Amino acid sequence: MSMLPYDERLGALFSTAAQVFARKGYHATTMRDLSRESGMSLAGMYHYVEGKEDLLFQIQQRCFAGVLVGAEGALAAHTRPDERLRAFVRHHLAFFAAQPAEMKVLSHEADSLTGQRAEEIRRLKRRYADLLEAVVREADGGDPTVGAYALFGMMNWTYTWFRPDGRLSPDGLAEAFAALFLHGVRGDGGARTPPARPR
Amino acid sequence: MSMLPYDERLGALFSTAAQVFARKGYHATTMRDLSRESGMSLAGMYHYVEGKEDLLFQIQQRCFAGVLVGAEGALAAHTRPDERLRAFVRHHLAFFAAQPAEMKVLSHEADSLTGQRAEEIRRLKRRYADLLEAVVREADGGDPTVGAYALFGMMNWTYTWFRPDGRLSPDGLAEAFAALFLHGVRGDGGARTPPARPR
DNA sequence: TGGACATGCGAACGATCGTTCGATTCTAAC
DNA sequence: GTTAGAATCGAACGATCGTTCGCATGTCCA
Repeated sequence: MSMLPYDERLGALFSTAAQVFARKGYHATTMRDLSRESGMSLAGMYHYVEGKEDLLFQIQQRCFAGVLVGAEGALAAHTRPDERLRAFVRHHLAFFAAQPAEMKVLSHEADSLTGQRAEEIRRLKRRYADLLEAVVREADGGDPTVGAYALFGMMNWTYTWFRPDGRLSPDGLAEAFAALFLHGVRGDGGARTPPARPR
Repeated sequence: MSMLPYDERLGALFSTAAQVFARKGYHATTMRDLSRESGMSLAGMYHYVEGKEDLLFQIQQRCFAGVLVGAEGALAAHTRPDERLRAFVRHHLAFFAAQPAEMKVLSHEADSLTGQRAEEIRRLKRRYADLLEAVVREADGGDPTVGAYALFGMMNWTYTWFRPDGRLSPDGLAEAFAALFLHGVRGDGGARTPPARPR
């Protein structure tokens, strides 16, 4: 008995659901939407997940777990504080580019879960925020909480305007953000952008 | 039983709706929720607004119009580029503190409108974004679009973590964001750490 | 062969949604 | 006093929601 079909179908359902949640929003998405776009029947989806909220939960849990271990791995490769900060930002935006739907759902539907499921996601979020806060603290700036959330704001807001296939790459945006954070707009970090014309 | 004038009842309905939309999200809010929390009857609300989406539209339109003219006024009081940028950030966060529900709805429910109503709000948003982008361009940093959206990200993300009555005031946060943007975390303009990718 | 069990789906269930209907009350001008 | 119109609301409408039911399949071991 091969479990592959089951896992593949489940993964495909997660993927489809993430896309639709990202496009229409969780509450505006119906199980019939997911049925139509996944190719599964309405009742058939309930063999794979407990229900609509369970679907959102599992998408968020998987994505958060992935971005968390990825960030820890990215940090482990560097020791210098500013390099560790750059690595975190680079990884976060790379993850956004690789799994845009899941990351948008993570950012935008943070308050759509209830009860115990919301609690568990909140724990993962706390761990991830603490991770960046520690990195910011090493970088020795002002208030690490303010700094960390300023960075999260820059990065998580990108889903409203940034397109990875445009003029600027995710890595380029990451360098711009990290440079902005470390040295400000007029700092030396803006290597990717042409210097401003003096007047 | 004193009856309030039409405009006051309408304003109260907008205010209540903004609070509930901010707390539960637009699609998760029912007209019966608004009826209960506003004290008006379910049918009675339809004498003041065309429907649920019209309610969201008018909340967003009023709020955007207010923050736009407020920002233009705040900018007019300054001439130095960095002071104009500080003024914009200070005003935006002050507006967030004064009308948290409306501003959260503006930030979080940007894609919940459809058709012509979505179009009009999108026009206002574009004007507001262009305003900050011009200010960033004056401040003479890197890519003005990236810089403006980095600032919008920092500022609009605050509704997920910042509480105006906490240890740090909105004005204090504004100064921190503006300083971060202009000079980086260490406030040194980037003199200490080498660039990410020297060439 | 037979039966236990996972997998699948059309159809329907009860609940709840945004909105409207029908009727009543209030206000103000004549 | 009459009446037109604004304001109000209980009740109900049709639609749609998340979920479940009943019943077919397919699969694998006894």
